[in-house]
Amino acid sequence: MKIATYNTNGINGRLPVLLKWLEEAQPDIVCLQELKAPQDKFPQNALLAAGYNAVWHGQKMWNGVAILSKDLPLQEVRNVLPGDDGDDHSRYIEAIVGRMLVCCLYLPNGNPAPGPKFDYKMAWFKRLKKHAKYLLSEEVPVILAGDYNVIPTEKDAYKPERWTDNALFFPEPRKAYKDLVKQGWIDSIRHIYPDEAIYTFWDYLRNAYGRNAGLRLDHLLLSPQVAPRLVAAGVDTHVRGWEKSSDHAPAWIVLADEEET
DNA sequence: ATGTCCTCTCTTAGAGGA
Repeated sequence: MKIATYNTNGINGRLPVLLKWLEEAQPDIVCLQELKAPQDKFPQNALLAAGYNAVWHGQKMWNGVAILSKDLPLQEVRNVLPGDDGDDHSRYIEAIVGRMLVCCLYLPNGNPAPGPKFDYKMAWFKRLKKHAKYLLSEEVPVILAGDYNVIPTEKDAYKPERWTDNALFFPEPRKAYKDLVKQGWIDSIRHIYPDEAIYTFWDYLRNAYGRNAGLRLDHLLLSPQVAPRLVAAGVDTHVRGWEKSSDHAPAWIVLADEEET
């Protein structure tokens, strides 16, 4: 089973790219972020025609998250990260897909930092850690995938020294990410590739993709109940080179079937 | 500072966000 996460940077503007990639990659489950579309402008019919059911939480202009499933039944559990009734950003959706709980998240960017946006980022991270801990306590197969807007380590940026004044690389979110993983999650891509420079994002500016001046921002974390099934991981880097591409590329994992473990 | 690209609107240019 292949599970992917992809920040679309506008699902309607990227629809041809998204459909082309779905056709090529054939993922079974997909977490999408930055839909940049209100709830009623989600391209449900185009995705159904491509063979995908979906649950989504849209928002006018910003944010927006969705979970797609090709064959497995999809049941939405919640579309808000618990812990702040006043938070009206569409940044989280969670669904039971087959026998797995799939959580799709779009963590706040946090720039400029320091400032109120950075404070919001860290408050959101705190809520995420609390909810993630609860999910682990359920002792079920959980995948926590999305755009974390965090460069976890120096290895995850082409020139880390250039990111020290950026909220993606501030010590606080890096520590929060580390603490989150330490709860008991497996960072799939780092687990498969402990030392390689692997990127999921390349800025539109300054020919970043052409220079492979990238960042690893999109992560797929696995609970202990599913981690042993991890057999492969990767990034569909070439998709970033397509015309009208998002500034992110799809990141994915492959899980062995349950009976094979 | 700049570069680019998305989506929105008191729209065809500028603002805000990433």
